[in-house]
Amino acid sequence: MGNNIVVGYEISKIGKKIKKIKLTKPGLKSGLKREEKRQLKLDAILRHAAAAFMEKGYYKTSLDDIAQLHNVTKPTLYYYVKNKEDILIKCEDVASVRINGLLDQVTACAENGFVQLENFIRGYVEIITDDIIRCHIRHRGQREDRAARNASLKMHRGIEHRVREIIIKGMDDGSIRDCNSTIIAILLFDALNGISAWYRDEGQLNHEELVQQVLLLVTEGVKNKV
Amino acid sequence: MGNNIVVGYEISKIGKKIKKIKLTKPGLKSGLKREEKRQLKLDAILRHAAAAFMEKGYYKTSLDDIAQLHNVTKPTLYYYVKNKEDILIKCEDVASVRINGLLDQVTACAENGFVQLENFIRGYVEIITDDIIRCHIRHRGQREDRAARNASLKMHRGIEHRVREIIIKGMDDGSIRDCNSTIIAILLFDALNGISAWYRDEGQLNHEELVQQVLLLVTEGVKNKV
DNA sequence: AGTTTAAGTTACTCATGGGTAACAATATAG
DNA sequence: CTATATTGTTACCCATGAGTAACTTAAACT
Repeated sequence: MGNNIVVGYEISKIGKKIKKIKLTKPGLKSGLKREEKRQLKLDAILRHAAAAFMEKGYYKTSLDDIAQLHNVTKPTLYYYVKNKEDILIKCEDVASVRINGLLDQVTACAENGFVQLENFIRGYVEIITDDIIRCHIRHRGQREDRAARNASLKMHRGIEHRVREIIIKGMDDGSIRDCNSTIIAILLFDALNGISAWYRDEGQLNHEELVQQVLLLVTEGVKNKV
Repeated sequence: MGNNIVVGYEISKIGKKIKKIKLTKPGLKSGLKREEKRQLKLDAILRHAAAAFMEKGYYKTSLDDIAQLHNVTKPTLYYYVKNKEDILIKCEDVASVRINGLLDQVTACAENGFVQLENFIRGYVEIITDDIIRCHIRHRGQREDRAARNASLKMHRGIEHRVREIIIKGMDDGSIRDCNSTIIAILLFDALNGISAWYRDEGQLNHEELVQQVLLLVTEGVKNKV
């Protein structure tokens, strides 16, 4: 530990030209603060943008709108973000980390498949309260750029795949009935993602009741077993 | 039957000014053909537009794109449609009629609530194969115009309400277990509407299997009852 | 201190695309 | 066969909004 001097490269602001910059010792508080502040601001911008996108939609929200929410002018945004679409991409990154984190946590527990699935659902409903995640869910698939679109698709597939694995595990250990894991995983995500479009934490609907209803639906269905 | 002469009014082309037009006896083939042709063309335009919206999204699809799909020029569209948003509204009208029609059919049968719900699901999955309906599902809520947005919301609420009624009926007659009908109805719609985003009739996934999996999920859930 | 980098501003460009005006062709009715 | 609606076209206008260039202010390291 101590005073390790890291010298590296950083991709500069607007992309295009890549500028070589000697990074000074990040051990010093002031140095860290700089990067920290930048991260905080980026995060705030994402939050504002995500909120605006959720309220008015991506295309009806201008960069000026977002800038104003953040009390800066449009060009400033370009210091933190490559372009408008990049906002969605960055939101997706955040979402990817959080959802995969949840999956890590869930699959790490030595429970049977069904319980893991329950735990995932519980955690997911928690997560999709966050504006950035909601924004990602709503706008995934709108990527203009081919590469970005493919990356998005891939990451989405990955998550879906992990949930499918949980379901398969459940069928193996006997905790989940025989079913088409692909379809069930998709249906589950459709329902859960749908929640993110209408559920408000501040609303009158209690969070715990929502989770209960979802879990009951998934476990038992709605048919009355006399 | 016979030669009943209907004289009425028609809302003219571009809205704005409402022009009174005496309709000539529609018994004559030529008279009918005119209106018929117009309707057919409007329908074709909606179809083309809906398909394009589904593929590229509403905002990335220009009116020129739609016009081209129909082998006409942009201004011609304005003869059939008030403006871009009006396309969505007209799609919604089509969707409303079809979905409510399905509900009429389903609720007319003297079955218990659960069976009615099953029948609705079966019919709904059928319906959401249609591009116009898919377009409506995906773009409902994007209305720019306040009045249009409210109308859209109202119609959507209406449909959701009818499904809730079915669920309540099922709880009354004992065919559906006790649950929060509001939440369950919404979750059901989220899952079903989600299907419209990815399911292709031409795809490898068999329609009947999809319906089976959905119905099983709704009836039994996924937990294995040993 | 004084120089460098970060952070932000004002003032533009420029493509896109919705919508319209005015004109042209085609069909229908009388 | 001519007058009148009905369809359609070409050629525009113009608002909007993404993205950039060039310049200014604030912060930080030596």
